Amino acid sequence: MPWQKTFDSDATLQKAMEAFWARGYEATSMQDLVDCMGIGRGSLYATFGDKRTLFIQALRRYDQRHRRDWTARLAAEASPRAAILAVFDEVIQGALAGDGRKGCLLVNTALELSAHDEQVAGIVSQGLTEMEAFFADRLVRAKTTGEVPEHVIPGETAKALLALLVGMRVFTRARPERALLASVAAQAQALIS
Amino acid sequence: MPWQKTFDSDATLQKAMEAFWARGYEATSMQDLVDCMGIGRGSLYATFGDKRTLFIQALRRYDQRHRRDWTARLAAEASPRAAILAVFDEVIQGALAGDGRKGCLLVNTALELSAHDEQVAGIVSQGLTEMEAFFADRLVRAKTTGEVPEHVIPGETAKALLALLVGMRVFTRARPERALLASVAAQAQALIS
DNA sequence: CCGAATTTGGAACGACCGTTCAAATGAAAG
DNA sequence: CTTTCATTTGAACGGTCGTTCCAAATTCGG
Repeated sequence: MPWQKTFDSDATLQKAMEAFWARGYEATSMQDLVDCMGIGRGSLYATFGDKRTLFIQALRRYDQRHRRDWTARLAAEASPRAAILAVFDEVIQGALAGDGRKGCLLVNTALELSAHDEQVAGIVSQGLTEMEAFFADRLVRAKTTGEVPEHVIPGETAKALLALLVGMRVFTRARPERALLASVAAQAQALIS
Repeated sequence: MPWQKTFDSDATLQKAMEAFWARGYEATSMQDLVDCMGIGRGSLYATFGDKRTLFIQALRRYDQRHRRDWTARLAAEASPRAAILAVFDEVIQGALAGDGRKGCLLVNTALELSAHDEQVAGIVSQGLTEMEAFFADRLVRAKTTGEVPEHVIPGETAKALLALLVGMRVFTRARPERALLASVAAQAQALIS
């Protein structure tokens, strides 16, 4: 029998994801990826396929770790209303942290590739849609407990919250100012009060 | 004396702007630009400098035509409150039109280049800041005429409106659905009512 | 140990990247 | 009509792109 892979393909994909996250798809070269992933070109192609395939895997990984897992944790930890507010608080904290300028890979990708790559557009669109569904679901539950006033229409408010969140993600890259981000978060809170 | 330029450098820059707008900076090659601008490579470099310099001129042109001129027209045509609502209405109309999937070059650029190019970041940041100032200024005037309720804080609400607008610009590329965009616009209206 | 099987790192490929440059072009001054 | 010279054109440059391929390396069943 031959041997097993010597590198941890999961950790390696993580490195690729971080590179795409920081620099975008087009601006990240295969040489950049070879350097930062720490494996040879041959291993890279054998394990992950070509650049686009690798990117899609990295994007899926991001979606899992930084969207599904994240919202699942918030939903488990906090009350419906608090989970929504925590989304905005944690985005602010991340944006003002040292490595926060990267924003959100899903949003970055929405603008760079969605118009020209159907498969990528599908992943991005579904991620955004499920984020909207998270907001809507939390709002429905919060209304039953009285945490959110009756006049709030979950479907409508969820869309507005998503727009505010996406806007904050753009500001994180273009104008990472605490006052700006905090004001947006405050308006999100006002929207559900 | 030698001759004058034979091509209209203004119309040519417009073509370059459209190419960058549709495909982004990295994905648009000099060959693409030569093809769509309709001039030779030498003329291109002699007139506009290198790729980055050309992009900055295209970005400045976009900022002038699709942000300054646009908001100036709205401010002249409509009442303060109506001008704000018109911003959102016109973005929706543009997003659902045939060539609407391009979104906004300033927002696209914010994510692609702001983190890695200071000069570009400055143009983007100033454009967003002046858009926020437009909202804030309209809100101040609208409050004096009673078009907008007293409890609205112009500085805070302007930031939220900007976030909603930027969010819509992202949706235009990733999820160009009338219902989604209309809901966001409706929440913008609710924010100033 | 050995040989089979598979990964590995790096050399090599053609294509395209952004950029430069020199020769051809043609309107205007004399 | 000749001279002049900036504009124009497209060929050409070195470098880097994404990708392929192969010889060397390595581990595990025999």
